[in-house]
Amino acid sequence: MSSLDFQRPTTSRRRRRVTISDVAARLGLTKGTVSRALNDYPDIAPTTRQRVRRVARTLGYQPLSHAQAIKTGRARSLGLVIQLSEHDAHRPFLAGFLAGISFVASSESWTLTVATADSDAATLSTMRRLIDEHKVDGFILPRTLIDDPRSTLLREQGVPFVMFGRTRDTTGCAWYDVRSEDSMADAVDRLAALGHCRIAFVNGGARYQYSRLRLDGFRRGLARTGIEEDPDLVLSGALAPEAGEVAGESLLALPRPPTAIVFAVDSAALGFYRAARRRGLRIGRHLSVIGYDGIPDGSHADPPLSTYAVDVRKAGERLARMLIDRIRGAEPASLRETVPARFIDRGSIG
Amino acid sequence: MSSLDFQRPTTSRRRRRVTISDVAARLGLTKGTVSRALNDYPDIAPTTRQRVRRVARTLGYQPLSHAQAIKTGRARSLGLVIQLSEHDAHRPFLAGFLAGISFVASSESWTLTVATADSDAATLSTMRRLIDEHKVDGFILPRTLIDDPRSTLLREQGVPFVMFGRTRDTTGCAWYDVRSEDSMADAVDRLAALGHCRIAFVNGGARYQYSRLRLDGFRRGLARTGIEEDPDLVLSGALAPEAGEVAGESLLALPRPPTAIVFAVDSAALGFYRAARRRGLRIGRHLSVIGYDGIPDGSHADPPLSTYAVDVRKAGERLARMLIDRIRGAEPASLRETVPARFIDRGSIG
DNA sequence: ATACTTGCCGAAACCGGTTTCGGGTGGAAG
DNA sequence: CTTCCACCCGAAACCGGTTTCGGCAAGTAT
Repeated sequence: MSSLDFQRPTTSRRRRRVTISDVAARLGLTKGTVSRALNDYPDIAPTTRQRVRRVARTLGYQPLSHAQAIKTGRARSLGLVIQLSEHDAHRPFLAGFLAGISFVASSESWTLTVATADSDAATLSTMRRLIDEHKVDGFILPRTLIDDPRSTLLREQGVPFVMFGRTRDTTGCAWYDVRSEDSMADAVDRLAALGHCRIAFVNGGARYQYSRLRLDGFRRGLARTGIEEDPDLVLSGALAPEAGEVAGESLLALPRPPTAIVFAVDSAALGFYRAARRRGLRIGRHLSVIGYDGIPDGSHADPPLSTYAVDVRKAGERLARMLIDRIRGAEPASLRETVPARFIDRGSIG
Repeated sequence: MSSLDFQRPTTSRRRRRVTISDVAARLGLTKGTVSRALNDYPDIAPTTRQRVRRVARTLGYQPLSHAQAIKTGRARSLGLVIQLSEHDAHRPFLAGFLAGISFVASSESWTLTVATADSDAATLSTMRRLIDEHKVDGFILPRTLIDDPRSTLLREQGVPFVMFGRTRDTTGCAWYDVRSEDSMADAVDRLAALGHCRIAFVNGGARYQYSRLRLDGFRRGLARTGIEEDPDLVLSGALAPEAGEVAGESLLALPRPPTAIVFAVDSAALGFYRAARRRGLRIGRHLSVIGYDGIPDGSHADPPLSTYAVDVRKAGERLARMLIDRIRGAEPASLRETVPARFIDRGSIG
């Protein structure tokens, strides 16, 4: 014979699940009625609904998500496609972020389906696959771009989604974001208060919406402290330590180098430490540095990096919550939330 | 009326999936026959099987996993429950590991379901939930313990699993592991070759199988280079930078401190850098340090940390491959694989 | 008292697959 | 020329849910 590979895996005596029919039989009702009762159909008597609920609970009945999905298309699963660039400054966030999502998903008996991709195109095709296999009911989109093809795809497919970060075209978008622009402005305030007047800014990737916002924030800070912007002191494209190091080098090589640098991304700031060390500059004394993100490594650097910490675990929790609401029919416009980051002074400014 | 929350989300004109009935109709067969043909039942004529295959392919038919799951119990999904301790030295691995798993899962049209937990008990109950909701077909178990309750649970439930790391009781276990014990022995060799004879060892967490193996490896290295073991020079329990720092302090405070230290875990080694710096010791000159894991931060330290790198992405790929095979019925004993780590000399030894 | 609603539930179809069972066909054996 | 047996496939049940439809009983309007 040609093949045997459909053989069953080692099945043990797993006790049978309690099905909707079990509940129905126990109540002397039909499964259709039980289903409608549990799903809050209006044509069920309130007292019946109560009885059904109670028996279902005592029997420990939990509908099987695939069985529901086959008819409803709902899989009770949240989708997350993470795009891994070569040097991703955001990996440290991953664990906490997943923990947040997983935590609220579990509490509602939902699950989290994750996939990875290594390019924009791969991300989109992966999402498409998850959609038409009905594997997920919606997506959490991390790291939003100014113009994000993911939201375009999902909008036209009619698939719910929530974004971690804002974007340009907000139609139909729900989001959660940290107001990093405020932090950048605050950073300038603090540095100016310490007497700095040549303050540089090293931004992150140009395609990300947050970069635009952070630059705005930096400028707002300059404006309100009365410092004029010097174009030589504003760089961008630094996400990884290497890029931060390079950016720092060029700043230090200026005829009139800055006395303080604001980095839009912690890991770029940490890369800069190397450049400073090479020149014998002592950060926190000769030079003030302030970052953003709050990655753990920052606290292990020498000196520990002052930064604005974002609570990614909470972000994950809120986003999962919002996505579930969205899937259940909530309006996107009602699901928009921003929170401030928390400043942590560890001694890299002075 | 009492409730409206079962309203449908914004559905757009999503083109209808091609179902098994479409394929059957196109061929003039019944869906039962098509199903059997695609699943390699022996009672289908070879020519028919061919025809079915071809039409299915041209029509782009892909069975819906929930629809299958309802009858077969297979969800076409791999489960991964990650346990986040307070200071988890292994977070840097997460992204690459997920990428590896996701990559091969996608290639077989499987998906990855991840959940997080913050304790052993929570891990087990999360796994139990995923099992009896039929959300996953098997598990990848990261960070194996010497005595691992997860394998016990899965064994008695008859759920397939593969382990990243070995364990004590190997019955029914499939695994992929990096032979870190060999690396530890190799580290001793290298240090001895450089003239060191007081070599310390700072191990990781006691409950992990790898700690046991790495200690064995360290001792094997000592034995074959003819160095006698000094109990004062062997510590353990250092997973995070803080613990590495503390361990390093106590080693440096010894009457006859070591001239070289082997760390079982990179992040502990990085913590030790602080202790050395505080005492004015220059690593790579006064003191040799060698780590294990190959975390990215190691290359940004000063001096960059010499270490043994493990390819976690590949680990993820292999484990996913093995788990899928296991779920399809392969014997666990046939799925066991170990690979060596790769030494990277970055200059922290001399 | 009759007709018309309304409230509530049973019956049955349905979703997209898998699996069991039984029967028709053709070739080999008797 | 039967008989038997592979070989193949159709028919139908089934998995565990959801949803539509129709009808019965009680209440309300006429």
